[in-house]
Amino acid sequence: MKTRDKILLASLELFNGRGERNITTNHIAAHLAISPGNLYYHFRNKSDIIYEIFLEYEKLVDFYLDIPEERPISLEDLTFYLESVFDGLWSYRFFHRDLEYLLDSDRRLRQDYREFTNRCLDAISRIFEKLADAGIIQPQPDELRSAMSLNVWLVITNWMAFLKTAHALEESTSLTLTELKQGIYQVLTLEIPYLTESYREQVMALREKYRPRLPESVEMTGSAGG
Amino acid sequence: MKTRDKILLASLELFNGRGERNITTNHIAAHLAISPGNLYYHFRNKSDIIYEIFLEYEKLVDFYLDIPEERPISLEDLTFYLESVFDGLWSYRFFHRDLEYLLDSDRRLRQDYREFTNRCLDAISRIFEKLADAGIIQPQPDELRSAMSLNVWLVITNWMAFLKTAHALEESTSLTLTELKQGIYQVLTLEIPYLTESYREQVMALREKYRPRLPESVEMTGSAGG
DNA sequence: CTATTATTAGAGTATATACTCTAGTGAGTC
DNA sequence: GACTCACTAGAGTATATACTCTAATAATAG
Repeated sequence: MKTRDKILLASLELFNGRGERNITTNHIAAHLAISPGNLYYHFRNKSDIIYEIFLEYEKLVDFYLDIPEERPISLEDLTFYLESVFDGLWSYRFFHRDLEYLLDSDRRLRQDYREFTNRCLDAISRIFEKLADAGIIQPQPDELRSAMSLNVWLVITNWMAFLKTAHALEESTSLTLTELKQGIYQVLTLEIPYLTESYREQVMALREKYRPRLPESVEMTGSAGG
Repeated sequence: MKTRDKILLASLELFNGRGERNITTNHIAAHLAISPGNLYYHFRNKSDIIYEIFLEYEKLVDFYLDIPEERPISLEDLTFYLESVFDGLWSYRFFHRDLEYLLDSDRRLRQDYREFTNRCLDAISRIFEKLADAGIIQPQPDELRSAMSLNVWLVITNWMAFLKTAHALEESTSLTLTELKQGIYQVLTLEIPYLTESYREQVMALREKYRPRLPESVEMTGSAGG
């Protein structure tokens, strides 16, 4: 593998593991056992590394969220969309963590991310539309559909932060992909009231699959013995 | 005003304005025209400053979210809760921005914040319960109510980040409290399907008040002509 | 006044951070 | 062998960051 690609891969790994803020270019170089100079031969600066990683992320999500225009969508499609989006979120999880700082430091990234967000919101909205076409949910007026799409987006993008901050586990215990996907449970919760009678049971069963196994994950001051 | 309080106030102001990550203790001291040594006489380190600011924030929100046990709650109460929570979020808006890093750097803060989150979730859940008691929304089974409360929390705490990142405006144009409160529109969107017939119109009218005035705020690549 | 305590200034420090500069190496080409 | 060119090493640098130290000043108590 080319050094350039190794740098991108190692950066992503380190960023995901310890947060972009805690990882310096020297860390990345040391992790790969290359010199800082070598790293800076391949990338002008840290921002450029992050930007390229974002482009990968963007490409991945855009690929997943390519909603077919002709054919109707099914419950399987919905499952695929949700699973894929959370997979993407997991693979590039450092990104949303320091999002505001990253966007403040890089104009290109800021602009691209804004467009990316809007594409995602459109995709979510189209999914709602097609779910209604397929008779899975009741059709909604445009305005409600956009507001709901936005709520879905907020839940999806904030789910990981919630887990990491409100989680009962200590910092050492890292998150698992399974826990992350409990976000799907939350997203499906948003759709419950709009389900049609004919699909209600199926969707509720799907949702049940993602239900948090250990309720203690959001446990409070609760009994220590638990 | 005592130097100690001035430090807390200036820190909050600077953190809110430019992000905790971009503000050093030296910045804070310079802003107040005091010496770094003076600052460190009053606070052991930067974390301690942040921790004390969090305690204020916590106190404020706990005060607002003190749900009365005896009397039923009204729509006015709901409005008050929403307005207050977003006011709090606004006043301490730096906090959620760098949340993960802050919690990673300070165990006390991590623990306290976790409990704080759980108290908030409980409060939201109790509000739902009492809204149902008051006949404003339909009663929900416990499990659905917790999942919905969590969604409300996710929307509330992520709303600001969304505005700052997806906003069409440039970085220089700062957020206004009015824009922030459009988050109330999003929260009320979550409740729409559960409204009772007798209150539907009133709540929809309330929601309308917070509707984003300029739809361009979430505008996409849309027609340049506007 | 004297002694004590709270507060402040301001220079200083160890470390980190993002990044630069010079000097190469090794594979291929003519 | 001379030359190019992608790639790499490693020491070095300017600046920033969080924080410390010493000494001085203001406030207060006896």
